[in-house]
Amino acid sequence: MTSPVSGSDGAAGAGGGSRAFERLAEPVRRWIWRKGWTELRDIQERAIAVLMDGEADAILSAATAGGKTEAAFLPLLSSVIDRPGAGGFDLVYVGPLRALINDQFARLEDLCAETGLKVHPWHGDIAAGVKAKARRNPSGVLLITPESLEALFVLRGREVPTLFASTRAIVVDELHALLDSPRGVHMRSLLTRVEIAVGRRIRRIGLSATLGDMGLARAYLRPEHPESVELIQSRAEGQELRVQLRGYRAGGPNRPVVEPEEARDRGEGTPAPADLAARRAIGEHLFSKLRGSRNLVFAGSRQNVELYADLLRQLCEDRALPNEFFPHHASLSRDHRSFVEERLKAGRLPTTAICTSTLELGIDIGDIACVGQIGAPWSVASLRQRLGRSGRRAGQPAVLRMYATEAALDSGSHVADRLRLGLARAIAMIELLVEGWCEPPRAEALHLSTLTHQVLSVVAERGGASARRLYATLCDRGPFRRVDPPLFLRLLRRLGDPEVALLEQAPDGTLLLGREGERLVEHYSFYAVFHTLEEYRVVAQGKPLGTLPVSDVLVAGMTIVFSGRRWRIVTIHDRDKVIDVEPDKGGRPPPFGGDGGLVHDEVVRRMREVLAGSDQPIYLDAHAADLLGEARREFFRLGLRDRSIVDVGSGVMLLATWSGTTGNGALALALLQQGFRVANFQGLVEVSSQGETGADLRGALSEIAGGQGLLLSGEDGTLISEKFHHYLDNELLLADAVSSRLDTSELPAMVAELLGE
DNA sequence: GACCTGCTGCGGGCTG
Repeated sequence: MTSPVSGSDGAAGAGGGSRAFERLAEPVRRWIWRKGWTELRDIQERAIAVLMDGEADAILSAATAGGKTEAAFLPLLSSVIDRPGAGGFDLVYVGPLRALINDQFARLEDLCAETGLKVHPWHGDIAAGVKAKARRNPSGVLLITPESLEALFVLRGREVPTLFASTRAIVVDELHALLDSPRGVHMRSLLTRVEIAVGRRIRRIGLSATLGDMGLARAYLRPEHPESVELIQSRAEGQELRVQLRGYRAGGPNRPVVEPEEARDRGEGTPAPADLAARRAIGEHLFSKLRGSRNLVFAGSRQNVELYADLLRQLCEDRALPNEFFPHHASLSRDHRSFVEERLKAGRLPTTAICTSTLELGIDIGDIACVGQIGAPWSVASLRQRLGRSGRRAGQPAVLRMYATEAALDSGSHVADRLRLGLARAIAMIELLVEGWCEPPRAEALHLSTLTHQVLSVVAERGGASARRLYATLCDRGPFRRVDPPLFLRLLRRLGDPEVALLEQAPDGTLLLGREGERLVEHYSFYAVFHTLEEYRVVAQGKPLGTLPVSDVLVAGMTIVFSGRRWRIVTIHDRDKVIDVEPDKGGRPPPFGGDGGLVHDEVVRRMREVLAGSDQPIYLDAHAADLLGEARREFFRLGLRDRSIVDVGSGVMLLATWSGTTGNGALALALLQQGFRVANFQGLVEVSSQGETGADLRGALSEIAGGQGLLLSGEDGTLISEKFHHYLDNELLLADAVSSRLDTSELPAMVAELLGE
């Protein structure tokens, strides 16, 4: 048979194409031929060269649907066909989504039909009988989620060495989405535990989108030898990017008539008419530009998804057109979500999904004409991932339409509104995106919640384990490398405390599951390491206001925005999950309050540059340009070009740190400890003295600059944000928070700079 | 001013 990739038309591209193809096993080549592929992609060519030789770990990095899966499996399957294994799964694929596993199953089954190898999908939706069959007769390719692999360790720990006895590679999909998250650390711990169970190293292949710092990704894949991880990045040409950023003034020049029905329905928690006007204008623009093609619009929250989907559907109906705009988020039924996904994938009908991050990752949904983004997202990495869904066909530009809404101003407007921080962030992110920057993976945290989970899991797997063995498995060889022996011992003592009862110790020192530990491990909810958000009830003077998910550090004294109003937290009752608040005086509720995602230092630093600068970005429409002009005049008026501490009147001071969320949050907490009232914005901390005796702000800042800033006791707030945190004591919780969510290390230097020292 | 992800074993009732 003639190789389809070595034809005389030169389709094989630059050098070696046919050589790579010829190296693949015969059934694999036949499959490629049958598929009618005219060439292998660049990343596939190079992956074949690397993966057919040697045993090196590798990261294959390319945009979504860049052919990464085939790049990994064509050579890996070839090597299994050439040298069959002696029993057990030959190859393992770990994927973070069930939908992804179903998708890969269909593709690999087709490929493996030619080869005689079996493919076993394994996740929560797969029938128990199918899994039992795979367990009794393991071979070929296993496709599994991290949670199902965890369940395998807990329930069938003794079968693990047999099941993976001849596994020659583990492929980890969507590596960029896991990294230093609890789930990523969990997955890495499982990889090590498989290796320990079979008593040898197993090759690791990571599939990833392009990251800001691929070096860190290598360290995540193989912490003990990052330098040995081969990096295979797609050389595909950077595609053309077309961007427009449109500005909207809530209640400004675009103000339409408020519809009577919407006005009637307006109550607590729904937007004010001014926001409604801007939303309607954005909706009409989306309608005019997106109708008739395939698009994704990221709306930022489930509520916004519903609002915009409803608006766009209405616009279709008004014009007697069939609807082509559909909402997509996690609270919608699976049926509805698959309907939208299938319709996008099939591509026969024009379709726009208005979505949350549900459609950021996952299965291939085909060629997208345009990506809409309402408001700036939290990270440039996420923006890049979303944009990766657009314009993938050769020669097609990627199109990004961003929409920023800013408040209408009056004499009482808050300085955060006047500085147009949302617009500034959108501009900062677009510029960083164009420059090719994106957030590096965050420095490794302690992950004490996930470590607690893995301690219980290893004890369950082996029916008991010594402290030494646990440390060797999880911290020496596993991913919890920042945990030193004294800290690990402190954690074990806490877990073994009779009141906690996760562990108990046999007379010979072996650690066994305690009463509570058994209860946890026996329930299926144990297998997932990530937290499903708990809601705290918010109560104002005995009257319930609603519920609030607590996902970040909340502390008594902080100002939050809730139910459209501004409150100060009086006390937090962790056990009863109640937050007592009282109304907070002064100003209007700021648009940026409370908690949210982590915005990186570099993004906030760039926001300052945008506000301090004078260039007019060409991708702004007239309204956005106007808004930017206003923001720059305000920046200048406040003297923020030269000053970092500004008196804005009424005893309120503005500290311009221009630091990201973790640094800004640490300063806010430190000042709170010194008796100030604090509100936290992007790059800014607003401070006022409370009580009659006005505390000395500069004096307090000098103390913080001297390193005496944080005396966190944990008594006055909640540091509980992850699934197993509530078993830990304050000391452990603080260590964990400081390692991940509160950047205290930079605090003295940051404050010294504020003071101009 | 977020968003997202995952899950076993067993018994009872029903169908073919």
